[in-house]
Amino acid sequence: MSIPSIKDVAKLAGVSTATVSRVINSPEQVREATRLKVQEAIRNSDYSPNTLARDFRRGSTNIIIVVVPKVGDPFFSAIMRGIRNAARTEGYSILIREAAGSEMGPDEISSLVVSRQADGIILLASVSPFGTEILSERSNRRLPIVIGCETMSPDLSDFPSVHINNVLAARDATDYLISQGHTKIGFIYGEKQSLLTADRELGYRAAMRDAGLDVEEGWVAEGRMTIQGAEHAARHLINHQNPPTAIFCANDEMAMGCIHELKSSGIRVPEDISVMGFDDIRYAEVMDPPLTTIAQPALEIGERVVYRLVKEINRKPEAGKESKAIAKPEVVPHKLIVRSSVTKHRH
Amino acid sequence: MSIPSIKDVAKLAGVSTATVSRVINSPEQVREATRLKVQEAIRNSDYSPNTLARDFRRGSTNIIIVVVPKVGDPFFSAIMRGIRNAARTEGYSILIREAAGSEMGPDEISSLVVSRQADGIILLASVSPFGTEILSERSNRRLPIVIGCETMSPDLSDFPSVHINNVLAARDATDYLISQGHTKIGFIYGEKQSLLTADRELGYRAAMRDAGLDVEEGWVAEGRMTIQGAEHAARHLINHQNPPTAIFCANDEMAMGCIHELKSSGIRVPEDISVMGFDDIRYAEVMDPPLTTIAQPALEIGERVVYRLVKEINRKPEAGKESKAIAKPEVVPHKLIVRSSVTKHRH
DNA sequence: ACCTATTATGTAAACGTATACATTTTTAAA
DNA sequence: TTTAAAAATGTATACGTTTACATAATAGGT
Repeated sequence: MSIPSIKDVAKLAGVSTATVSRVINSPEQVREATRLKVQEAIRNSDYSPNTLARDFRRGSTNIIIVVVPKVGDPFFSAIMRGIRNAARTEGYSILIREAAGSEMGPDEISSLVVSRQADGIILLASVSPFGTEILSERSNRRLPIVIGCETMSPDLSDFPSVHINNVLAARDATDYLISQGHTKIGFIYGEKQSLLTADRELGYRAAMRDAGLDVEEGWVAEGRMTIQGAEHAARHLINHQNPPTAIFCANDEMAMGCIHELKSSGIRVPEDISVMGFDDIRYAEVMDPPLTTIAQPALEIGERVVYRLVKEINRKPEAGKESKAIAKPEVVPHKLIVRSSVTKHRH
Repeated sequence: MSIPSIKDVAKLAGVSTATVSRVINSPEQVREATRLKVQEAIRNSDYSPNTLARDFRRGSTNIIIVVVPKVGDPFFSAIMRGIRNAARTEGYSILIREAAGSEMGPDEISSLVVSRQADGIILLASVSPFGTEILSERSNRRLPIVIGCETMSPDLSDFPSVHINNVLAARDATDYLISQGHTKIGFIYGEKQSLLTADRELGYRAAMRDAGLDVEEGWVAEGRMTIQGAEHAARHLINHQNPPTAIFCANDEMAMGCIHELKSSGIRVPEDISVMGFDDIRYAEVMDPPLTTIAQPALEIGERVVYRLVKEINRKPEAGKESKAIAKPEVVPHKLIVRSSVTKHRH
C-alpha cells in the first residue's frame, strides 16, 4: 500500500474529503461525532497531510528563509534565537540558507526570491554587489524581504531593514580609543565590497577627522572578516614606519586574529597596542585579554526583523498600489562594552 | 496582471503547455525554432516556474535539509562547506534547520521527516533522547536520513552515518595526556543526555583504566557544551581536594571557558594545569595558549554524508523490501593536533 | 511521389489539497 | 408538528506542473 492521502481517510471514515480537510484545518466547523470518527481514521491510516500539495494549493508555505553568510559564525547565535522566538509566536518555520560569501550567485538568490518556496526572506548576508541588480529588479520583488544587520547599497535602501547605526557605532568606538589618549589609530576592515564594514570605516574616519587626527596611509587594511586575513592585516599595520598604538577591527573575529598576530610578534596587548573589536560575540569575554568591543542587541534585532517581515507578508492584498513607499530602517541602539583589550595610551 | 503561469507563456508563444514544459526541462527534445520562440515568450512574459506546483507534481523538491544544533557553532563551518560542495555536484539545494538544543521537539522533527518538504535529511544534531522514539517508528521512516558526527542511541544505529570513532579519539587524547606524565586527569563533558560526549567520556575512562589510573569522584563534571558551563565545571574541578593536573574537555568551546576560568583563578595554562580540547575549531590556534586538541576531517565528513544520503534517496524504488539492512557507519579518521595548552607534567 | 521511421508537438489526465457553492441535517422558535 | 434559520456535510473544481499517449510533421529512403 502506498502513502495514504486524504481520500483514503475519507473513505475509511465514511465522509467526504472536504470534511477530513476541515477536521484538520478548522475542527470547530465539524460536529464532534464526525470529528472523532475522522481523527480515528487519521490515526488508523497513519495519514499525514502532503505538505507539498497543501503548500501548492494554498500558495504559501509558512516558511521564512534566513540567508546567512556562514553558519559557523558565532555572531548569529543570538540573532537566530531572536528570530526563532518571534517566528514561533507568529507561526512560521525558519529555514536557513548559507550564502557563503560570493558562492551564492545572483541566480541562486534570484531563484530564492522568485520561487515561492518561502513566504518571506530575511537577509542577514550582504548581497552587494552581485545580487544588487537582481533584487532591485521590479520583477523579482515578489517575495517580501527584510534586511537585518547589513547595510545595503542605496538602490536597495527602500527595503525594510533593522540594524544598528554602524557609522555611529564605529565613531563611538573610535572616540573611545581617542578618549584613552590614542592618536595613532589603525583600522582593519572586512571585505572590500562590503558596505557594512565600509560604514564602519566611515565612522572611524569621521571620528578621526573630527578629533583633528590624521589617518596615515597604511593604517587601514583589509582583513576579509577572517582570522588569517586579520593576521595579515595586523602584520601590515605594525610594519608601518609609524605604527598605530591602537587598532580597531571591524569585527571580533578579526580582533582575535589581530591580537594573536600581535602577541606572536612579541607585542603586548593592551600595554603596547590596544585592540578594539565589534559585535561582542560570546568568545569576546573569554579572550586574553578580554575584548573591548561594541555590542549589538542581537536578540532584539532578530525579533524585530521577523515582526517586520510578517507585517510585510500580511499586507500583500493591496498589491495594486505597487507600494513605492521607501521603508525607513529601524535603528536599534548599540553599546560600548569596556573590557581590557584597550588601555590608556602612555605618551 | 497576475503572476504568469506556463499557460500564459504557451499562449504567447503559440504552442501547448507541454512544449513549454519541455523547453524548460528537456530542451533537446524540442526543435530549435520552437525552442527559441518559447524562450523568447518566457522572457517577454517574465515567467518563472512555480516551484510549489513543480515540486508537488514531481513529488520531490531537490532539497536536503541539514539539522544543526546551533548556527553559531564554529564547528559546523567546515562541515557545511563539505556539504555544500557535494550537494552542488549532486544537484541538491541545502537548507538548514536549527534544532537549538531541546527546543526542537519530537513534533517538529517528526513533521520534518513526514512532510516531504525535502528529499532527505542530514542530522548533525543529536536527537536523543527526545526524538529517538519518533525516528525509530517505522511510520516515520519516509524520508532518507543520514547522521553525521553524532552518536545515536542503539535503536537508531541502523541509520546510515558518518563520523569519527569518538571513543577511540577520546582515548587517544587521554593517552596523550598520560604520555605527558599526567596521572590526575579531569574530564568535562557536554550534556548529560548526549551520547556523543558520553562516547568521549567512555574513551577517557577506558584510557585511564588501561593505564591503571584512578578517576576520582569529582574529576568529571558537566559543561553543557557552553563557555559558562565549562567555567562552572572547571571551578568545580580545581576546588577538589586533590585537583587534576590536566583537564580534557569534550569540545573546544568548553576548553575556552575552562582555560579562562583557570586563568581567572590565577592558575597558569599549561604550566600549572594542562587543557585539551576536541574538534579543532578555527579559534583553537589563536587562543592563548594555542589549544591542543583532536581534529575531525570536517570537510570530508560533510561530503561523505551527502553522498551517502543521495545514495539513499536514489534507491527508493524497491521500497517493497522494507530494507531492514543495518547500515554500517562510515568511520573517518581523527587526528591529534599538538599545540601548547598541554605540557609535560613535572612531578 | 509514396510509404516508413523518426521526431516534434498537442491533448488530456493526474498529483493531493482546499474551498465556493449546493445540499442536507440539525436546531430552535412558533 | 411546521417552518425558518443555522450548522454540517457533500460535490466538484481549481491550483500549475509534468507526462503518457495520441497525433501531426518531418526526414529518409525507394
